[in-house]
Amino acid sequence: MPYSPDRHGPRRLVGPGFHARVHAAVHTVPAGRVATYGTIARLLGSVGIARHVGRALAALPAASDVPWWRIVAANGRLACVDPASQREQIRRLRHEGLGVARGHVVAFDEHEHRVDGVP
DNA sequence: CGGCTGACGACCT
DNA sequence: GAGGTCGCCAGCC
Repeated sequence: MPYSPDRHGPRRLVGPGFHARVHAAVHTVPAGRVATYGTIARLLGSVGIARHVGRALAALPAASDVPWWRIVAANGRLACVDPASQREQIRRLRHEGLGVARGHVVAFDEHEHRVDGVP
């Protein structure tokens, strides 16, 4: 389903086209699971844009309903650079039943949200 | 309009 | 395991 500002959040969030696609893709990650930047990037066409996924999430307003905390690096590490955001991410992940230890999601491979149909 | 910037990923010492 | 390098490409000066 394409991104819908009415369903997914304030219009303010949907400025740049690419960011909107990132936000929409992040919305497809179910609660209690985590996806990697590379997975989101592949959903949008190329793993090469993984860095842009991070930038799009970094530019996300705090009031956003985008579940940015479910996005981690390819090895399960929490890639947040902002300490406050990372603490928030850990808190939210634990709230969804996920374990976080030493900056990594516990049993990451068992909780990773993989996407079918992507080589 | 050209160059720089990365909440990354894969690969190599 | 811990570092470093290179590629990726939409935004933003």
